[in-house]
Amino acid sequence: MGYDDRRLEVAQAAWRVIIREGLDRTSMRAIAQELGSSTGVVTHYFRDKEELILFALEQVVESTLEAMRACAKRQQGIERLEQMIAAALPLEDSDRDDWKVWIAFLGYSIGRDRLIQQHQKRYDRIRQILYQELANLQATKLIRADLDLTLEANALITLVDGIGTGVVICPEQFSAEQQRYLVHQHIHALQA
Amino acid sequence: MGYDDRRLEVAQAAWRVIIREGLDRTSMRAIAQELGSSTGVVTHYFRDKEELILFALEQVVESTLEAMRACAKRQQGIERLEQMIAAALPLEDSDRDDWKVWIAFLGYSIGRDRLIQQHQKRYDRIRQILYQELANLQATKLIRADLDLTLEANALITLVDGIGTGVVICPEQFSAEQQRYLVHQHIHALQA
DNA sequence: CTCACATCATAACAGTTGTTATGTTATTCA
DNA sequence: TGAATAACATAACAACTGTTATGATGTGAG
Repeated sequence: MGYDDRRLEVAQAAWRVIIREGLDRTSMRAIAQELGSSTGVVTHYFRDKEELILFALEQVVESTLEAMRACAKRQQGIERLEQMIAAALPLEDSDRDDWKVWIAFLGYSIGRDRLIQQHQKRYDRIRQILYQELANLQATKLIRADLDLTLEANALITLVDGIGTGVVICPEQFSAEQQRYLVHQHIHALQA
Repeated sequence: MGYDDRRLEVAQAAWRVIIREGLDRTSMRAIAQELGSSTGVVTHYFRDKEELILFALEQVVESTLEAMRACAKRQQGIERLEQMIAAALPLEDSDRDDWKVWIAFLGYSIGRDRLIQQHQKRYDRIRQILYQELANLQATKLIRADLDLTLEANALITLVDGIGTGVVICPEQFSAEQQRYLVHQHIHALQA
């Protein structure tokens, strides 16, 4: 097992503690205990706590983006956009943990300008991906020509964000079918 | 100045620290300093830190619900629903602080089941209010008859939540007009 | 073998945390 | 006036925090 693998294990331990105990209770010692070792391991693979926390979040973000890209390759047209959005949703119970980490980190970022700026960059990336997708659909006349694509990309982000937080708080209110319905309803309104 | 007024002042001091420093850095001492007094004041008016934090959040929630109710009395029909939703949005810069507290608290609740349950109750209240509103509109045939009102109430909540978090992270991406447009677009799709 | 380095454990550091107890001062009321 | 209570200050408490230094163990290369 190489360096990067071990480093990932530490991050995953942190990941589990965040979900179970909350981000502000995720101490170096708690992570080490979750990993079944001492804090020496944690400090060996990460300079700071900040570096560790940031890395753990980045894993979540990248895996979701990867899932979106995977959908993009398998589908076409309106269907493709719909599946890409769906890939970011907590459709299954296991996906909910990713959203817990995301929301925990979002709240943690309030009052920390550096973290907020990093979030902005993440949103920029997603917005760009969605913009591209919408531009393709508009070029092929599958969605209305009068749409402000940047605005609509933001609208899709808010849709995903809203559903994500909704599911974390009230899971019983958002079944997978209901989530899909909300996305379908939204995208349907964009069609030409 | 009475007891409740002073108690509110303490909560507002906490409120400011949360926005400026973040919820996990909002210590008793930081609140006292923000208030310009000692921690004796804080402990005098609040049993716990938890009681204080919860009270501060409740102020935000109640003021938003009050703003929604105020809109409900001044308007009618579809316009009324639209204004009620708008009342919960961070249309002006000053409203953003409320959303910062809300999001900070949301993230803080991850891993704390008791807080999550309280959030569920808050969502239940809002969902009920919106359900009532939607039921009225459906009875007067202003929105489609085939709509699942509970689902649509949830959809409105996700819309507001999504915009709120979007504004906190990327304020420049969501002007007041754009926020109103998103709400208008969403509600328009419900019309009969 | 041996030296270097990666991996991890242990312990100590100074700082911060919420809570509590004990003061001190002001206000109210009989 | 005096006694009681509200309103605050101060200080101490143990528990916990991230960080750092130092030591131990293994492992692989020359």
